[in-house]
Amino acid sequence: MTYEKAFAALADPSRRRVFERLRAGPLSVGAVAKGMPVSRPAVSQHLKVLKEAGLVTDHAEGTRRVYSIDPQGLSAVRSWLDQFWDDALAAFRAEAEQKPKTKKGKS
Amino acid sequence: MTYEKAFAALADPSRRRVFERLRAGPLSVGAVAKGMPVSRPAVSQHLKVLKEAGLVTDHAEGTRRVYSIDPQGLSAVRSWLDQFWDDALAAFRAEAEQKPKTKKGKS
DNA sequence: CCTTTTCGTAAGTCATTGCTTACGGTAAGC
DNA sequence: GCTTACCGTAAGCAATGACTTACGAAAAGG
Repeated sequence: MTYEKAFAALADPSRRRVFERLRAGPLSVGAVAKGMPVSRPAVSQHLKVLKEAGLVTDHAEGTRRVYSIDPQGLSAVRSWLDQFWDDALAAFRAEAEQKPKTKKGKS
Repeated sequence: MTYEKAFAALADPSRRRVFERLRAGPLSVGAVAKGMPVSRPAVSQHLKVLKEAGLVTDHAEGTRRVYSIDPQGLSAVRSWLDQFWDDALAAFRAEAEQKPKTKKGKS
C-alpha cells in the first residue's frame, strides 16, 4: 500500500540522487547535501518525502540527523512489481503464441 | 537506462490505473478509457507517456489502436531496484550489527 | 551563558503537468 | 462517396511540486 508514495518519491531525479547517495551507508543531512546541486533545505525536504514513503529512516546523533535506507519501502515496490511481472509476462507470452501458427518450445 | 522515465510514468495514479488495466491483456484505447474517471484523450496521453517509458507497446488494428504491456520497461525498473536491493540490505545489516556496540565518532 | 553547528519548517516564486474541450485524420460500413 | 467509429494532438487552465531565502529550535563546546 506504500508503493504508491514510493513511486512518487522515486520519480524525481534529485530525490533519486539523494536516495542513491545513501546506498553506501547512513549519512547526515549535510553530508548528503555536500556535492549536490541543490541547497541543504531542499535535501531536507527530499528526505522528508522519502521517509514518508518508507524508503528511509532517521535517528538523531548529536545535533545531526542521520538517514539510512529503509528496506521496507524497497520491498513494497519490489513485490508490486513482481506481482505485475508474472501476469504481464503470461499475457505477453499468450499474445506471442497466437501470432505465429506454431507454438514454440523452450530454447 | 529508461528506468527514470518509467518511475516518472508510474508515479501518477491515473497512469498506474491505465497500466494495471493492461495487465490482463491487450486493450484498445476506448476499452481502457471505459470505466475510468477521466476522458479518453487523457487516457491517450497517459498511454503516450507509458509508451515513451518503454512500459507499453501499441499496434494498429483497424481503426483502433491496441496497447499491450512491454516487459522491457518493467525489466529496467526491476534490475535497478534489485541492484539497489543488495547494497541497501548489506548496509542495513552492517548498521544493525554495529548498533548494540559502542557509539561511533564520525568527523 | 553565549556561541557555533546542524537541522527542520514557513513563505514565496516559477516551472511542470494532468485534465478538459475542440479539432483533424484514418479506417470501416452502408 | 458519405457517414460513422476511433483515435492522436493542440490549446488553455488549474493544481501540484521543486527550489530558494529567511527564520527558529536543539544539542555541543568553550
